[in-house]
Amino acid sequence: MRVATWNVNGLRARLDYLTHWLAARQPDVVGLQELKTPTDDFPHEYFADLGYHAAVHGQKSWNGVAILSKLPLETRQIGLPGQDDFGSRLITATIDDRLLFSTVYCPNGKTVEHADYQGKLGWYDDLTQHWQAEYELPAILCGDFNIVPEPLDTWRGASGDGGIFHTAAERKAMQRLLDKNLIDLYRNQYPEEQAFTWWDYRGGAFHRKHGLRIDFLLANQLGVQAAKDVIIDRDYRRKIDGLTASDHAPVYADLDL
DNA sequence: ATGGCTCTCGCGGAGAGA
Repeated sequence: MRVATWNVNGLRARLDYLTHWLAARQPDVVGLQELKTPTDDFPHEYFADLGYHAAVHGQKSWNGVAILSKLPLETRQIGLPGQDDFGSRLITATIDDRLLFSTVYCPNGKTVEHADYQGKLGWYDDLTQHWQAEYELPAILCGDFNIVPEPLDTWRGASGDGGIFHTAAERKAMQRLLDKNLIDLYRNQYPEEQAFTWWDYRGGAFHRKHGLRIDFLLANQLGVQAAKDVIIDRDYRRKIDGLTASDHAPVYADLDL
C-alpha cells in the first residue's frame, strides 16, 4: 500500500498537476492539505473517475484537508476537537479496516510575536492530547506540520534556531507529539540525510536548495514495521507541462500492508 | 535590510503562506 502526504496549495489551481502525479505514482492513499475549497465544492466525481474515494474537511479560501483512497475508507474524525476556530485542519479515516490514516495541516504561526504563534502551540497540545498512544491498527499521521524538527531539516542549519518554525517551543511541542509512539518515517530511514519538502516560490529557492523539511509521514510501531521505502518526490516540485507546482513536494511511502 | 511568488476573492489590490 502506497501512502502519501501533499500540501497542494489550492486544489482547484492544482487539479491538473495533481492528476499528473496520481497517474505517475499511483498512490493508494493520499492526505491532501491546503485545499482552499469548501467541502461542498470538492470534485468527488472527478476523483471517482480516477479510482479514488474521498473524505473531505474543506473550507472557503483557506486551509482544508482531504483523504483520497483507492480502497474503501470510513471517516473517523473531522476536525481537531476544540480547535474549530483555527480552520479545517484534520481528518481521519480507516482504510479498508487495515490502516488508520490521519492528515493534518498544522497552523503556521506567522511570526513568534503573533497571537497565532501561541495558537499554534496550543493546537499542537490539543493534537497530542487527541492522538492515541496505542492503536490496534497500523497508523499514519501525516501532513504539513510547519515545524522544522532539527537544524538538519532546514537550509539555514543551526543559524535558523529561534526563528518561526525553528523555535525551541515548537520543537518541544513536536517532540511531545512524537512521544505518543510516533516515528518520522523519512528520518527513521535516512538518519543523516538532508532533504527538504518545501521551498519558497520566491527568489529561485528550489534551485538554490533553500528549503525546509516540514511535511512528514509519522507512523506508530505497526506502521514502522510495515514501511519499506520513503520518497520525497522532488520531481513534483518542478513545473510540468507548463503546469505550476505547489511550493511543497509530495512525500510517499510504501507499506507492506 | 527587504522582497523576490502564488493562491483566493473578485475585479483591485490585499491577505496569507512558510
